[in-house]
Formats: sequence, C-alpha cells, structure tokens
Amino acid sequence: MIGLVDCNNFYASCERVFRPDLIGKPIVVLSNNDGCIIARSDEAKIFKIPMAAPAHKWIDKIEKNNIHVFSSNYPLYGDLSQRVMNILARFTPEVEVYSIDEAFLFLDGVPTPDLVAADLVQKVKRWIGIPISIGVAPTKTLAKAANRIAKKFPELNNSYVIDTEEKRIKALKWMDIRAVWGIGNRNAKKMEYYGIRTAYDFTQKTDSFVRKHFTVMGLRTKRELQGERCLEFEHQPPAKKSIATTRSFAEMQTALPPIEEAICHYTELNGHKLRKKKLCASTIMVFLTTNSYQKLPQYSAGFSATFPTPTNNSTEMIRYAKETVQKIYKSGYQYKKAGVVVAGLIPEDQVQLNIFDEINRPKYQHLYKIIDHLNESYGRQTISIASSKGSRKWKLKQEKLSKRFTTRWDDLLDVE
DNA sequence: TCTGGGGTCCTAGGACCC
DNA sequence: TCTGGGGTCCTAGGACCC
Repeated sequence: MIGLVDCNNFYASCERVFRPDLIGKPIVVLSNNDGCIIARSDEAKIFKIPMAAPAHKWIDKIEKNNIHVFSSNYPLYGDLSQRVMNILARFTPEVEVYSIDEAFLFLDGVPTPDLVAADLVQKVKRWIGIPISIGVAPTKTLAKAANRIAKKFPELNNSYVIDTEEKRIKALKWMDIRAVWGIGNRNAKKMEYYGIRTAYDFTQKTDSFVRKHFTVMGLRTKRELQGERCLEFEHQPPAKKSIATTRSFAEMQTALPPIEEAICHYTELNGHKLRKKKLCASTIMVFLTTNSYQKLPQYSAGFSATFPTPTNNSTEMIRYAKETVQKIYKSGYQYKKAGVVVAGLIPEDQVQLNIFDEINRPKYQHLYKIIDHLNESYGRQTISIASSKGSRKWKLKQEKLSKRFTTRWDDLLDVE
C-alpha cells in the first residue's frame, strides 16, 4: 500500500503555529509580490475565495470579513515542512517527499496501515501543530483520492484507507473527474464533452479510447485508478533536471540596468542552490517578459548560453547571464517579469574539465564555501556580487510578512 | 495601481543522416 | 502533373502538478 500525506491548508496552518490567537479565524496567504491568494484556511474558504485569485480583486471581502492576510514566508514554511517530514520518516519505512506539503509513504508489508495513518495524524498535530490528512491505497492516484475523502468527511478524523474492491468502486463513483490527480482543467473539459463525470465513468472507457483522446498520460491515470501501479514509489529522490529563479517585479521596469541587476541576483541565487546540492550546470537560460494582463505592447524573449565547463561559480555564471540579457533586451517595453533557469545538471565531482579552462576552480570553490557560510549564518545577501546590488528597484513587495520564527535568531518568539 | 514560482513529462515538427 | 522512406536527435510548446 501507498500513503499520501497532505498538510491541510499548509501555509495558513504554518502562520497559525506562531499565532494561536488566529485559530478558528479566517487567514489567507499571498504569493510573491502579494499578487495572488495561494492558501486559505478553512474559515476563509467559506467566503468562496478561489485558489490563485488576484488579491486586489478580493480586498473588499477580506476587509469586510476581517480575514487575516500574510505575505508568503518561505523560510518559515520550509523549516516546518522539514519537521513534519522528519516525523513521517521516523514512523514509516520510507518517505518520498513530493512537495513542500505532501509526501508519499511506502507501506507495502505494513500490517496495519490504518493504525499507522491515524497515529501520524495525531503525532504531527501534537508535536508540530500542523494538521495533516492521510489517504492509503494500492496506487498513488488512488491514495490521492483516499486523501481527498479523508479531508472531506470529518468523522474519518483525517485518515482513510481504500483496501477493498467495494471501497475502491465507491470512491471512484464519488469522485468528480475534475478532482482526479493528473486530470487538469484542459482534459476535464474534454471529459465533459465525452460525458465522463466521475472517476468511475473514466475507468469504464476502453484503453484504446483513452489512449487516443488522452494520450499515454490518460491511460496511466486510468490504470492507476483501477488499482494497477504505473507510477512507481521513488525510493531514491530522482535527480533534478533544472533549477530556476524567476520573479515578477514589484513595479514595471523599462531600463536595462535594473533588469540586469535582477538577472544577476537571480543567477547568484541559482549558483547558491547549485552549490548546496553539489551540482554544476551546463547551460543557463535567461528570459524577460512583459505583463500579458495589460493592454500594452507585448514582448517576451528567452535565450540560452552554454558554459565551456559545467559550473556553479556565480561569478562565472553572471558573466554569461549578463551577455544573454543584453542580447534579448529591447527598449520601449514595460517589463514585468524575468528569470534565470540553469539546466544540464551534473554532480560537482563528475565535471569533465576543459583543457583550455582559464578559471582557477579550486580557488573559487574555496571562496564560495566561505561566502555561502556567511550568508547562511548572517542572512542572505550579507555578501553578494556587486553587480546584483544596486538600486534594487526590482525587488519584491512583501507587506504582510510574518517573522522567520524558526530560522532566524532575531525572530525567535519571546515567551514571558 | 493591482494576476506567483518552481518543477516534470509528452508530443509534434524540423533538421539531419543514410 | 505526380513528392522516397526511415531513423534519430533536438527544441518549442502544451499540459499537468503543488
């Protein structure tokens, strides 16, 4: 059996861990730049605020109903996430961390998965303060469905197991096709067209029909729903293929210098992410785009460069990033967003050196070890490359930010 | 005034080769 | 009048996920 753990309204729950006065009160958490609403407590969901709704459109409702608003605080969420994952790992044979708030549990051979699940719900709530739900079933897609059921019916106390054919059929008949894992908005519309309303309806279609209209992805989902494992439990975390840092600007940018500055900063962050994972990148891609929601001239461009030798040296990476942004930048546009993606990732110790290499790599490795250490101990940007620190006109908007209670000494909670 | 960020996988189509 | 065919590799774009 496979379990799926999902933290309930994770970001909102995290904020509440350090603000117990907000228990029972409506909370929403905003995306970067305070743009969209990306998490809602149960109390906020009552007001029918949809996921990813633009915050500015809901200001009235938020103020009128006294809904508490937070900017997203990723250092805090990341830290609490790790604590939850550690508990899961302590009490189950294997954990596959799937996202910041979700994990699959490998429960093959565990005699009483229902008891394990119920126990974990209690422990995580008591020890971390985060409410979770667990679904258990023979496949990942069914475990997702079981999780949904666990959340939907309060009498189940946040855990549910699909371990008989009757339960499987009942779950599929209950489940709206739009809620099935792997069926997105696009395919859901197509399903509707073919008269498929529930997960059960979908499993009644023939393989060839599914393959033809929904490709191999659809077929995989169908088989998973029928109890056949197509998505393997990842016993080892799969190697990452790309790392990205992309942001919207708080204000539109027209001139090259602040954009260049942002690109340098994002490149520096990518360098840090690479070094932390002991990886080097072979290529770097820089993109720049205007705001498609506005009636302004639109322009969007991206361009890649290949490093002579795979690298995680921010200084070297920035040279290429700068050249690239200069190539794609065109004046006369209002830019809203930019990003840097590195790919072709290989382990640091498997880099093939280039005989024409002009860079003293050991020297830089040593330098970055010190820089990373300082930045991790004293806060980001304690030391950074000059080209990424300037006007900072492009920086994020975060007006409702909570403290980094668990990852910054200055932000520790005072207990009187 | 004001709409996130970070990923993966699949497919179609073009380039190129024999 | 009258288009070869088959294979591989790469890339862009679409769809999906949280």
